[in-house]
Amino acid sequence: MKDSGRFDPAVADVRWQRRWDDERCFIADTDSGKPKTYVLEMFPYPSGRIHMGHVRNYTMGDVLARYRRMQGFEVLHPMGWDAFGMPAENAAMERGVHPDGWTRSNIAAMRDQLKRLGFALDWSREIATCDPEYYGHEQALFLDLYEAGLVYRKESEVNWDPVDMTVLANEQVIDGKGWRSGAEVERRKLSQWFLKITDFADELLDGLEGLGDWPEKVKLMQANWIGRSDGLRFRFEIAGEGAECDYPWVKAALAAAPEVEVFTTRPDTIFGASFVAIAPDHPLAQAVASENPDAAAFIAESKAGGTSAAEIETQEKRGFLTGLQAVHPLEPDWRLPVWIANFVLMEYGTGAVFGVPAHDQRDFEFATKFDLPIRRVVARADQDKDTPIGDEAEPGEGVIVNSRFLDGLSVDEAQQAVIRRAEDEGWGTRKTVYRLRDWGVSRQRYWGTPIPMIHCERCGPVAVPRDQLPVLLPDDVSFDIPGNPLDRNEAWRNAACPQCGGDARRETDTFDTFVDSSWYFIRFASQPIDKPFDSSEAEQWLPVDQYIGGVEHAILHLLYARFWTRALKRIGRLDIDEPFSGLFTQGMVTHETFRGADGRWLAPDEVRKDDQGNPIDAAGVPATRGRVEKMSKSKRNTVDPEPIVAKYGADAVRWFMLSDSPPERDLEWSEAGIEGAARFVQRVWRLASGSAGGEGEDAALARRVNRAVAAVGEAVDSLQFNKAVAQLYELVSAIEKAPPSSDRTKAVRTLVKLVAPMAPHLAEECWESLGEDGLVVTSEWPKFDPALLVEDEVTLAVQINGKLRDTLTAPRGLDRAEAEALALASDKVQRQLAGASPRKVIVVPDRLVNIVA
RNA sequence: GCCCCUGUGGCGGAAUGGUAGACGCGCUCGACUCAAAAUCGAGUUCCUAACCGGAGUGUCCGUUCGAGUCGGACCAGGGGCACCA
Repeated sequence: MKDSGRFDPAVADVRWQRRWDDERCFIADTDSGKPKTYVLEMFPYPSGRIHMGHVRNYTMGDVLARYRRMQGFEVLHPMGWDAFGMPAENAAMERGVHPDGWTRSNIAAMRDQLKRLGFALDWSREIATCDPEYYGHEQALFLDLYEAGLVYRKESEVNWDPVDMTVLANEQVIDGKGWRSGAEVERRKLSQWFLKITDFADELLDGLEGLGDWPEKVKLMQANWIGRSDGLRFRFEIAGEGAECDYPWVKAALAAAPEVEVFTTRPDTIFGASFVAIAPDHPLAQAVASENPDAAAFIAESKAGGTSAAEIETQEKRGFLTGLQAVHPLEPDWRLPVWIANFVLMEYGTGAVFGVPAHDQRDFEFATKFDLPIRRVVARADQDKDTPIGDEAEPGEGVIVNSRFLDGLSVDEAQQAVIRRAEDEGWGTRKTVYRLRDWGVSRQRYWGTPIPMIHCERCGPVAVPRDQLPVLLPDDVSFDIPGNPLDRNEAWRNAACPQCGGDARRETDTFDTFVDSSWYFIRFASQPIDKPFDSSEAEQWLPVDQYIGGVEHAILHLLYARFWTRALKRIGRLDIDEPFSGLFTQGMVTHETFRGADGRWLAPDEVRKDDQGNPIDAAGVPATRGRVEKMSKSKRNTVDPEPIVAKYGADAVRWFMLSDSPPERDLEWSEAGIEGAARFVQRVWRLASGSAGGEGEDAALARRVNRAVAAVGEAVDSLQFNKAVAQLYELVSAIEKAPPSSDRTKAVRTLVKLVAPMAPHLAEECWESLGEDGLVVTSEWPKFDPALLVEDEVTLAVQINGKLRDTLTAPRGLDRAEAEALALASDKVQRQLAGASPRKVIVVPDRLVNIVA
């Protein structure tokens, strides 16, 4: 290595990785007595190859883990595999491979790729969620929650492909059609298992306040997702007299329920109501449909399309007039028509709303379309009760008008007045509702954790007895027909009822993979054979001090994991409130997408540019340039780091991923710049290997090093790796320029330590070359002297009217008058002022003087 | 449609309301070399031949002695929307 004078990663990387392994450097010892810290990156789905997003994510975590270890912490930094999921079944269907074999070989390949990058991981704790040793414990935890009453069964809608006769994931619904069959997707109800996350809505919302080390935007998104809102829940009676009552469907509805309950967050606008709208699934709508074929047809039509909110909410707003008349609770003679509307959701509130077109945009559009009255009941200061409503609704603040006893009140006052009156008169109550819905965990798929329940015709659903866990996935399954192979596997499906011993059948649904990822961080901390985790051992490591992963998980995964942790606490299994005390959401690594002429996604290495720079495929056929999106297997826009690691070495790739782009920001992948990282690696190596020695002090360099130690530490602590990198570049330049001295020799040694978390192989090689004992990984992070951070000369900016006119060097600590005098003495200032005297002078000590002329 | 975020040189980006463009990439010129690679040095926002100066952080408006930073409106891009993970 020293022969060539160059650092050779092909040799060094392997060498040091083996050494770290041999010395068990990264095995976390629960009993070491050192202060503990838990650094965790979101575990990957084993899609086959790692991509640049993984490299970025795991490099960040690795830098922090190595830095903390050098600071003297006992660090838990584990890795595993979120191994269940749809792609394995897709591979099975497309290529006839078994999901298990496919997944295992992917894990093996990706583990090798991660090891090649030299991450400081405790591989002794590796887990894959598809291991029975993992999912069996998950089944046990589910039964714990079931016994605690936190699990129930209810009907819920899924995307149904009527041709393939199978349930589709939202991702498999493209423009309302099944991805394979191309058939129009329908919404169909299925009985499924739910976890009562709504029981924890308040806790999960209030708990956000204690999460000081979480990004504000994530907390905001979670709060909005939980969506607590206060309002009034009240009943409209359905009028029992009038011509409409002779309609058979109105009779049927009246027989089913003579009233409809609604929820509103705007009770103040109650006199602006022009209609009542109910969900197609509402019992009243169902009753109407039983006697009215048109209503039935409308409801059936509204079931077309997928279940995703994006799809439902962008659908055209449609309504069906039922003929039912709702009685206004404050004006007994006032009747509101009842509509069935496709935009009202049964899942939120009561599945019924009253429409106030003047002050709600959706109601406004509905009223405009169906020619319903638009009545102002809130007026801003520049409006009165007769100001017409313009082209859109006015949802804002103001004074109540056209509203009897509410006139003149503010929105807030009116809300309280209406709620009080409703409660006094007994037709409504104050109510808090949540946007958050319970968590449906049933998936009609094979490659997941079997739900440990047995359905018995006599006893109903019965839990699988603990001594029969784990419920193993059967191996003998085929994927030649669409649908869940567990359903067709008679031998596996048939079971005796644990309660009555009679014939029964296993639950063939498996868990949502978010269940698997809701507790893996606990299993990392403690992995006994006979139970999911040991509470006291897990509590020694938890909560995770720093969790790092993509922003795309800002809501679902993080909320489910928070819920699971709190549920475990409630049932007395784990005394932890929040699973992740620190969270960092890294930006995504994005890349261009391309589609070939046949519409299939093309991988980046399948696309070339023609003479005009237009994309063409390997055969020269023009390709379409798609959007720049996060790297994902499905869009085929991933970039495999392996050839780049092979060419430049692990450290250059790690360094490059940390440079330049702020870690929270999205990064559009480009290879331009990796050369610079490789060059930096060699620069550091030259400093360390060609170390000239030297005598005497270099106080200026020592100060410079001191400043770098402070700045790099601060940057890494706050995960601003790009700033740490810039600091290190500056430090290297400074050392290179400094003449030999004892301070320079020390500076090189400090530099190697500072670089170690980011470029660990290089650092070890340098450390050895400097003749130091032991490993850099286990050496101590350098300290700095805060007193040396203060410079005694400062540069003063001199502005006139806020524009920079001069800069002056001045001793630190000038008072205002001195600074002002100095600034006014400047030639450039005098020339600009041209004899005029300043009207005002603003002095920011040691920074700037602004002369207002 | 709803919620959240982002927007600064040719590129990635830096900048507690106080000198916009640190640092890196790229490019240009120079040194070293027979030559190249590597390395080292200088330069590099735009306009103006140059100086002086002027403009400039997606757009418009505002707050302020002073705005990339704070507020409002808008435009563009990205993420999430409960069965992708």
